[in-house]
Amino acid sequence: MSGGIAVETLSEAEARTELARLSKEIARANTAYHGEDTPEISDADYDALKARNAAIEAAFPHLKRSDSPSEQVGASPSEAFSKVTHEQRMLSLGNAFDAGEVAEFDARIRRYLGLGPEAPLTYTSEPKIDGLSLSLRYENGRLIQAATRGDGQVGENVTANARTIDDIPERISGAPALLEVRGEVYMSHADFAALNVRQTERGAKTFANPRNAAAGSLRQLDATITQARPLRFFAYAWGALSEPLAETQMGAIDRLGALGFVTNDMTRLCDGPKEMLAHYETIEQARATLGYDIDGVVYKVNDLGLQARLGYRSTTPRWAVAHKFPAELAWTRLEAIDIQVGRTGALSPVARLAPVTVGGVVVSNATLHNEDYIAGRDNKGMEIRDGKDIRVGDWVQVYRAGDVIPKIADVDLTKRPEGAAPYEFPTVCPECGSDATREEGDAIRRCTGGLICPAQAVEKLKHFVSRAAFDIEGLGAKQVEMFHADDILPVREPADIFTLRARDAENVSKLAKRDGWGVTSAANLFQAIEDKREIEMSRLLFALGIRHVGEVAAQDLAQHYQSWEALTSALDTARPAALARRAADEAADAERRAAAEDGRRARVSEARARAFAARNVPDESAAIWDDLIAADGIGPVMALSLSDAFANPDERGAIDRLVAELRSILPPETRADDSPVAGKTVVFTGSLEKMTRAEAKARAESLGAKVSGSVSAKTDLLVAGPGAGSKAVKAAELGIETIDEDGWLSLIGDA
DNA sequence: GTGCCTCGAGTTCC
DNA sequence: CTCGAGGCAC
Repeated sequence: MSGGIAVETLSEAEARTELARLSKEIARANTAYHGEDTPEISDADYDALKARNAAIEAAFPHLKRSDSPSEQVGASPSEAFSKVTHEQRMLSLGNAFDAGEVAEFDARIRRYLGLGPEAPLTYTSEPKIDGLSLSLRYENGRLIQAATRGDGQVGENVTANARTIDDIPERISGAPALLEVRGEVYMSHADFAALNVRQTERGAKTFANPRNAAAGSLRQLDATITQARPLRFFAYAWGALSEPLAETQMGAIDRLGALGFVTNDMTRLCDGPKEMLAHYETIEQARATLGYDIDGVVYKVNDLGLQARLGYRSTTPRWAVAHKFPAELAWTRLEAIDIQVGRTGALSPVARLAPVTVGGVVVSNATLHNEDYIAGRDNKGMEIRDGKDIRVGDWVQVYRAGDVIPKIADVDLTKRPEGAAPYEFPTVCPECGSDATREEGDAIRRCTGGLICPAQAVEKLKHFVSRAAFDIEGLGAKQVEMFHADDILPVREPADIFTLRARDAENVSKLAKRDGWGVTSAANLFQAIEDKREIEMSRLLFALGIRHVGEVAAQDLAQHYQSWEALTSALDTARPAALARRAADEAADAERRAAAEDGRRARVSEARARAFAARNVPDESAAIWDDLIAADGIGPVMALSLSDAFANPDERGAIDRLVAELRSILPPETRADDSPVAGKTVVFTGSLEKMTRAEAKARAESLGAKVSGSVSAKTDLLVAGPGAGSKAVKAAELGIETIDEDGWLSLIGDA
């Protein structure tokens, strides 16, 4: 439907007619896609329509219509809203599930700040709204942008839709010149019920719960639909600011209220865990009468100065926690257990359930984790579910962990059908028939088929094109499966992606002629692939899907070696040492076992040394291996996994074929060192008076410094408080710069 | 050797 | 989002 005549040969009149037709079709597809009806066309067809529209507009710019689909808020279902990078990350919260964990939260904060158990410490306590987080950016009192949370770093621009929400003011006065207000968009129970009545009357799909209704409404391409939906907004936090809002959390919330935002009237100040738990009870009891969904209570350290000192862990602030309500439970029947095979060959059991509503969502699948989990044991062999195993036909109790992932909490043995047998976990891969084995001490059984296994091959390819890896537009999971199964234009390994265009050109059955594809969509895909012949080294490394080498490890490795050649030659040289290391590990294990058997003390290090020496590793190889495992974040397990992948002829062949297709592998960007301590190795010694040790370390690391515990030749700076002993002496001997706590604070500009 | 903390991998539903 | 496991500090 999208193909039509080649754009270059269109007459002006034809182009005009075609643009009108496309505009209409796309508008109809938009309405259909976004909830008013069931989708009528596939995403690929939709993208093809948009692509053709864009191509014609490019060829005849003067014919572009005022209602051109390319001008509308959304571009396509997959890239409907433009991306917005949050100036301040939008983080999630850590969780607490009982009184003990709340007390632990308080204790952790006191420890970190160096406060005794009796020192006064105030928290705010407020209901946790079950909606969607939104960040509103105000400049000089005007709303200029609204963005969803997304992955925390990058969200979606939903400004036009946010402007239709009554609780969100267009203008505010008396605010800082720059103010990002954060809060939750939600729908009340009453509005949700009324909306579903209207949906039913119109024969449209109803929403499963208020949260989904709010999410669906906010993500409308057509802001007039959002306007018709009764969305509300509670403000409870902030992002980037040109000046502080207040000195306390409570003060800031009051300030937001004064600026015209709706804040939650159940927010209270509490003097410690006891009062926090009491307020939790109050909120839990009010839950049914609030008129909107909440899923817990949030506690935050009230003093903003202390919040700043506490700072953040990788994904959560240290100064706040969400105390979640107990998860909703539901009983249903387990109809079957299926096995999925992941990219590393992991066999993952999935429960197929008789559909049941849990927490407002119909659940029909649940994860069963692994073999032991089904049998009723955890990874340490301890009983879970009182040791009850799970059998097909059982009545099982389902909950959604973190309100998302369905899991099985319990089994009703009284309802177990007669003759139900314990589940027998397969020992061969259900996809390829290879042996599926379990390493000692490992919880997961893995298919040994490697790339012979079609499931592993496809999953590996999906990983290769995924967002954090090659991120090829128009080549998602679905397309990868299609190409992998294709006999005419097969993609069986990463290099095949890059030869796709050339092979297509030589083929009679062109991609552009296929169902769901058109000239432009095929051309767009080929272009997207061409664009990725230039790729960052860390992405390439991550994309290979080597076990234990994730996004972060790939970045660490790129940082360490700087170039692809340096990395590969290091791995090649280090191979003998890697093999010797494995032999030593195995010898150590064997010795431990043998010793346990005949009840003597194990002589592990000797066995280890003997096995290593027997390998006669060249000095150069050993040196490179040592350098590899000394790299930041890289240990022997990762190093061995890497070494294996690059030494395996099949895998290495695929890697080399891929690299040959690439134009350039970009070295990592050297981190901008805008702080005076970036890249320096710092040691703290003696007592610190204005901050605790943990705090000093976290602060230094956030400025790009590496904090070490002992002084060595690698140390750049020693921060010595009163009572500094041997470390200060050693630093003096080595001629290392030494400063005191105040010197450190003024150095980093925190005086 | 032990105990954090972070990373990797797998998963559900829309 | 959660669990298991690797890395690293103590």
